[in-house]
Amino acid sequence: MRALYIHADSMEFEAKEKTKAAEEIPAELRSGRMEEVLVAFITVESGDEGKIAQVASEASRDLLSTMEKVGAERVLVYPYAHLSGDLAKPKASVEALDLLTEMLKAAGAEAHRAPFGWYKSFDVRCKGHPMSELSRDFKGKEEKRAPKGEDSYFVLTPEGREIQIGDYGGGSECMRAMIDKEALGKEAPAAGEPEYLRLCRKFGIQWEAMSDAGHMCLAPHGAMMFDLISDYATQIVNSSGMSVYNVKGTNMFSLDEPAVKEHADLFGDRLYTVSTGKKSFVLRYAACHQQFAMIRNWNISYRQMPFGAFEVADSYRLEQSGECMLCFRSRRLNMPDFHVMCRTVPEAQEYFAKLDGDIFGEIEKIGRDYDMLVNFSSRKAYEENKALIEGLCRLHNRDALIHLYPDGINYYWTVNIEYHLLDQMKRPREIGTVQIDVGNAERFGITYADEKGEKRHPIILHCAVIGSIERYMYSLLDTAVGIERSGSPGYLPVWIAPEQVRLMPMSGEFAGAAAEMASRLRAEGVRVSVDDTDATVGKKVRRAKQDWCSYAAVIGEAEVSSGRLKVYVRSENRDAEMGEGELLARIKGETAGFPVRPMYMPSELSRRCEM
RNA sequence: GCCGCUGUGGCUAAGGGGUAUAGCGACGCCUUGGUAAGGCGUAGGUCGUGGGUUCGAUUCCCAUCAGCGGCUCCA
Repeated sequence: MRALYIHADSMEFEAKEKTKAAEEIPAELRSGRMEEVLVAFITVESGDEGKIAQVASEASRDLLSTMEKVGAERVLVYPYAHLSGDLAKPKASVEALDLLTEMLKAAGAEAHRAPFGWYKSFDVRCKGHPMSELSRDFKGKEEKRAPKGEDSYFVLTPEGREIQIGDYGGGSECMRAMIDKEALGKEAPAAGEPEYLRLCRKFGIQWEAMSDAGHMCLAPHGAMMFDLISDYATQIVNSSGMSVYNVKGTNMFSLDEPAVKEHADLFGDRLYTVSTGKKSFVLRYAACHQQFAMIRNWNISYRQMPFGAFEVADSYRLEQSGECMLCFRSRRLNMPDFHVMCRTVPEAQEYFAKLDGDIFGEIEKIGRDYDMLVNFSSRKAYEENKALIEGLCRLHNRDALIHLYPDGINYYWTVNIEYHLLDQMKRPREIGTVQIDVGNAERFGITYADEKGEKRHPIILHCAVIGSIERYMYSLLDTAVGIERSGSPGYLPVWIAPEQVRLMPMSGEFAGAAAEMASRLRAEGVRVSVDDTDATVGKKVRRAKQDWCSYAAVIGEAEVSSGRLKVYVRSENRDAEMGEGELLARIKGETAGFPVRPMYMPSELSRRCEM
């Protein structure tokens, strides 16, 4: 069902001529005029036929709330066949429109309905305020959450106290913002374009206009950052000390598979689907499908557990186009998805806590901090896991915002933590996450043999230690914006800086010396570029600074003869004198333990295209 | 998805009913330089796209696409 709402000062209509679908109506109802009215032009579509009650109910709820928002005194349900090319049969349409009108009346609204199936003339005077024209598309979905109870929020302290939101006065700035956003449903509006977008442009991170909305493309610097983060995410889980199986999956799964279909139904309307004409596929929204589909065929003994499976999975979610946000919410994202198969709930809790430590450790490495939003799928899940979360609160010495979902819904998870950081726009952003899954092992048929040789379903942990690759990148760029705001030049950690060293030969005479130094450093895994253009020294320095090179040094007579360099150190915004060996040692120190990749574009500036 | 704002050479922008301007960048010549822009010159645009109004539209109107902001959504 499609609808167009117009909040009107006045609306006047007259039925002129019958169409073949016209309903019989008494003459006095063929025309009408009303004022201060919300006119709802409505098209009933063929897809609505099997679920007229749901659609009408959804529409009536929305109409009532819109009436209240705009302050309309009455509502006119106006049959209007022109909002869709796929109309329901007239009988079903009339039924839906009548039902909708009755529902509105039953809720106490003054509701009217215009004749169906007539050519009507009308004269509507739209108020013209921002909410005066709205369009809607009602799908008549089943309510996902049975209205059995309400979501509830409170704060859990390290001492195990539960504090109601209204009584809670403490907490970090992030915690306050998170409470406002999650529990109270209000968010401070941020003005203007966020600054990290400027950095995205600098590093060649942008939307691909020739694709669907929400698809990113990465020029060489951005591509290199992406690959380094992906390497890093892989390295983290593989050096965790756990047994890890690295896999590579495909990104589409058939909806004919009951497990896939069931899982997809839970995911809801953000499914991204592909049809080949014969079959429908769902694009995976995380690595779950692939890893579960693989592991269900593995012959697993309790002796080998726990173990994890890992993939940086390209994942697809049909986000609302207006909701897409570069590096934060995209329709295609890359999830370093880690699933740990545990024997029991206590074991799952133990590893949950371990992953929590890894998650906090990683955000601290980039100089940031998290606050926790902990979701529980039921009161029972809360009781079972409260001690676990309380322990984490103590460990991190901070409160957690608790969200209890209403009881009675069969979620696959029992508890999950969303780790939020407060970005430069003062908005909480979820980056890392971990959850306990008690449902999917059974759904996908994953079993292990316990001590008695009996088949059991494992408890599965889901975890993104650094969040999606894109969101980790967001965290880095947001952190750089924070550095800029403190008055220093923004910079990236050296391990991920696209250009770690820029050498600037004074003139052609020193090009050879610079090239040799560059190749020595490069052999050590350092990304070095050489500004071998014929620009002046001042210009080269300016360019090196604009390019956010971590280190930059002019190579001229003095350097060649003394072997000492005057190196501009971006992170300190000053020049430091050092030899080539000291520069190398310094970079080695700063990048120790992080992945290494060579530059993704020509090192010599004279060979580079402008991008 | 909805509402609003924006859309001018590769980039950043100015302008405005009579087919357009600057800076950067590119290219060429000169300059061979010491830590954030050396000098001179050349090329490059059917003003997002499609319609409409007009003698004439890049400018006004409508539609459409894209970007940003807000809303909604975020199993």
